[in-house]
Amino acid sequence: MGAKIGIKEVAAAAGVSITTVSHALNDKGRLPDGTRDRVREVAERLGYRPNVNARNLAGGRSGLLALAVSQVEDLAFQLGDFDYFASLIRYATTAALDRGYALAIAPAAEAEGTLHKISPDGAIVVDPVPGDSSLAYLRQRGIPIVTTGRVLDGSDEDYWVDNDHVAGVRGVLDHLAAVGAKRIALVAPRSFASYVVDVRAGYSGWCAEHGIEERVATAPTVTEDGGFEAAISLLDGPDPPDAIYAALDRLAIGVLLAANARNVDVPGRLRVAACTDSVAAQAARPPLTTLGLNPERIGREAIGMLIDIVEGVEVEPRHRIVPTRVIERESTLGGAAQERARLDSNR
Amino acid sequence: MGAKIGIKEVAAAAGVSITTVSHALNDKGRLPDGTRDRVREVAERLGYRPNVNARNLAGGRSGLLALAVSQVEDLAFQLGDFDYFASLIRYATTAALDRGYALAIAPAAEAEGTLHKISPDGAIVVDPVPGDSSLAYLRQRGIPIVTTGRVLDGSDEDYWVDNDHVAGVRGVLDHLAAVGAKRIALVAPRSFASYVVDVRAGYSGWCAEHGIEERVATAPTVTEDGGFEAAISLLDGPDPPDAIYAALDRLAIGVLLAANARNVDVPGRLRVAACTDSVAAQAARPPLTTLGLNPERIGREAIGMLIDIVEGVEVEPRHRIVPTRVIERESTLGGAAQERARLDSNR
DNA sequence: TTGACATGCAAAAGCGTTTCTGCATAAGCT
DNA sequence: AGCTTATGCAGAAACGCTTTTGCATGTCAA
Repeated sequence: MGAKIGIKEVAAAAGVSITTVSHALNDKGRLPDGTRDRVREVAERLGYRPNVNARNLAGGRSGLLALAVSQVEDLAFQLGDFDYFASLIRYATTAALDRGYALAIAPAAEAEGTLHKISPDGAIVVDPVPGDSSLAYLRQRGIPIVTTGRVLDGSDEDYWVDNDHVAGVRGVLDHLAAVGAKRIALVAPRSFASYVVDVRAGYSGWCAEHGIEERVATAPTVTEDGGFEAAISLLDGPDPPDAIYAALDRLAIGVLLAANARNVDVPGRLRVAACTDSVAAQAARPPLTTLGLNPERIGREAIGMLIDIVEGVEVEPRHRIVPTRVIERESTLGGAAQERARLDSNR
Repeated sequence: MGAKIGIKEVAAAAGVSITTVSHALNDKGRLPDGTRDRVREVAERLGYRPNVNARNLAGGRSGLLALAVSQVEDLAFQLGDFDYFASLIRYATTAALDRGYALAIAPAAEAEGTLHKISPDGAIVVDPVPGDSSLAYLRQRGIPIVTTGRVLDGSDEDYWVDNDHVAGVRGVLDHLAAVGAKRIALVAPRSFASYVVDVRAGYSGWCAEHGIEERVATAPTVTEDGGFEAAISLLDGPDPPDAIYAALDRLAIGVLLAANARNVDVPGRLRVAACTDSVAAQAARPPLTTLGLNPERIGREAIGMLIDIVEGVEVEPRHRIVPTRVIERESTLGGAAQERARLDSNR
């Protein structure tokens, strides 16, 4: 009973040839539905799992997918620095493995080299920036691409999945307005990743609609210090804001530090919200209200699409938008809630 | 020039058979060093990369390695919750890929199921606990195992790599003593993972040597709330400590919150240090002094050993200990350093 | 009836490695 | 000199699957 069961065993059990089994399982060849179903049932019953290596070898694929993060010169950061990416990677890895592919993470610094070395069957590019070199490389080699976040100068032919940042910003701004904020500022990095553009555009649109003056501070980096600097410039300026929305969780933590440095009470005198939930955002003092993204689903969908493309399956639609949700915490909520309460509810 | 070059091409270029190429490249068979070197050189020149799938297929392996985190019933947590694990996973993945293996992360909740499903060639078990079920499963199936952290009831035959916690605790305690702490407490989780045992033992030993009374608080969970509770019990007790060493970064953040809740100045009245450096520890207020581990090296070494075992290479020694280092930050250092200074040096 | 064509399936040829077996030739012994 | 053993290498099978090709049938129109 413990014997390895391969396609041969399934064929024998179903009383057909291995060709037929392969065809039945992969929706190829000419087979009546009866045979197809019967074979599938037998395979299922026997717990047949195709050998991934044999499959890839015969199929002429490498069985490798790559994940690269798009990079602008000076905005360098480590992939794992952000919970969002860590999560995305984790789920993408699992999703790929489930379908018999391995996911290789291309270190940002040497993305192209890695891509060349492993020659993947397909690639995910995270937060692509127009003119990104890995993107160019992949296109030139004809390697299928799915991006998470759109390529701004891309075409309708592109495959991508994206967070619904447009709706997300509005959700956060509405929340801030609802808790009484009147002078809401935005802290965002430079960069032409689509999410930054979306956030900036969403903010501008919302301000225009609500007749609120725009206050935008550009963060010089994407980590805490960048948020700190941007926030200081806002707080020290004339007519400082009573709320700040930071486009990244770590920027928001920097904002919190800046508020502390200037003795500005949060949320009393300044409300702070961030895009992307994370452990750090939850653990911050006070805990940060965030726009919760869904890296798990982004990762899964991107991998799903990519593998379909690699295997020649029709992919429709080519674009997927994943909803977000506002997670309200103390940094924007009225009274200074009790630390204990938060901790208790955390159990 | 662009043609795919396989073992056949190398054989042709070197004027030998493919058998010889395979033998030369894998240190098998009977070949004079001359031939071996010549073949290798040709392979190198041609940029030959063996096809991973063909290799695994022929070798009868799956090409998959699994990574599971050992788990005690109630100490459940998400893998990615800790920077240490995230880092470990990242580097392990890369190291595996470099040698033609894919690393599957087994979700803690369903580790056994995953292991069964993918039937890996070998497995890494992180922080094994005596009696862990994945461990039992792997042993019973005869799947090679390398653990990061030792199995307490294990044997000398076990393969493991571990952080040098014994030296690490001493380093931190020495540091705390050096900055003036007299009543140093330990906050550690329950659990029989070797690092917890090491930390507790190291602490006891150090206290005995220095004639300091032991103050140990056991954290009910491994996250912030656990640290909070443990710290509160210490701070509210008779003769509260003037320094706390927390065995995990997130526990330490809980300790910080507790100090804040009790209006105890850090580092003025209480010095706080943690094991494991992380982004959260750096971003904490005040930034935490930590014992920096080396997940990158742990991951690499573990994978290296594991693949050697899988491929039948002699592995010596079976145990590897990776050094740690104390990273001094404000939470234990004298004057309240300037936030600005920290941020500036962060650039 | 008889060819033309569709249908249902099997045989067999790969895919790129590893490894077992075997055959020369060279070297060492009596 | 003749026999055994060691050495250097090549041929070919095997790994488990996909896919191309081809062979029987059965169906339909002429």
